[in-house]
Amino acid sequence: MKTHTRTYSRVTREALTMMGGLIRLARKQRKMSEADLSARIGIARSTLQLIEKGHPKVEIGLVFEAATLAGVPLFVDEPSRLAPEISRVNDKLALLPQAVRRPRSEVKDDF
Amino acid sequence: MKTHTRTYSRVTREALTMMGGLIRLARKQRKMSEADLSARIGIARSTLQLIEKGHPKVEIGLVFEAATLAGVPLFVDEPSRLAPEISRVNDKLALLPQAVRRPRSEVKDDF
DNA sequence: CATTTGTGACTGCTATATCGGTCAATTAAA
DNA sequence: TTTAATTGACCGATATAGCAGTCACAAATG
Repeated sequence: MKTHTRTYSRVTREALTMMGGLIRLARKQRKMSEADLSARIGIARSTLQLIEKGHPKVEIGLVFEAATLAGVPLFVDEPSRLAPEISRVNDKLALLPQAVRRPRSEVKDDF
Repeated sequence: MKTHTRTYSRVTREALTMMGGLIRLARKQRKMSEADLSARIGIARSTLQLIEKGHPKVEIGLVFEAATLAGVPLFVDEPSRLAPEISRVNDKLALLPQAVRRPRSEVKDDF
């Protein structure tokens, strides 16, 4: 074994807690049990529990599905607004050089 | 093998594409190469590539780390604003009954 | 009250995500 | 143009996430 212990930044941990809490809140507001929602998503109840706890090692796809089916909006209020936003990002990306060079010798990462 | 083919809703797929695109955009704007960012996160470059493509089967913790280190804000503009938001969610959760009963026989999920 | 349902916390098995590496093609800089 | 770096696309090995199941306890109903 490699004892692959990974660390996550505070922002990440808090964002995960937030995400899980929002899903749990939305689920309860819609009066769904853990079994209900997990079945609807097509995952085990134990996995949903990890999601609501904000566990970092869960497929992001499952978390987003949980959020979606629980009614937590992702990025935008209306689901239909997502496609245009993606286009905007792609447009911006197209303006940048395909390959990036010479990262600034010092990059600030202050958390 | 179980041929465990999972499907994801359109909203989830688009949200993942969005997330990945934002990370890629932010990375380039900061003139970081894939190698730079992945090293900073502590993951393989191949994994970062999956993240930027919006692949669903990636640890959400890694995606959030990538977003954080690339400079993509999660949920809020300032990182410091996250803790209070979490408290708000917890407060709301405390007001609800611990266990939920009788899910409405029909729950709408229209995507 | 009794009964039914939801939740929390485990556990072993198995499919698989991640790693670390390679190679070719592109692209930016000198 | 030449050169060095970035990117895209692979692949085998292995640590592990998710599943399915169980059990005890909590807590809503009637």
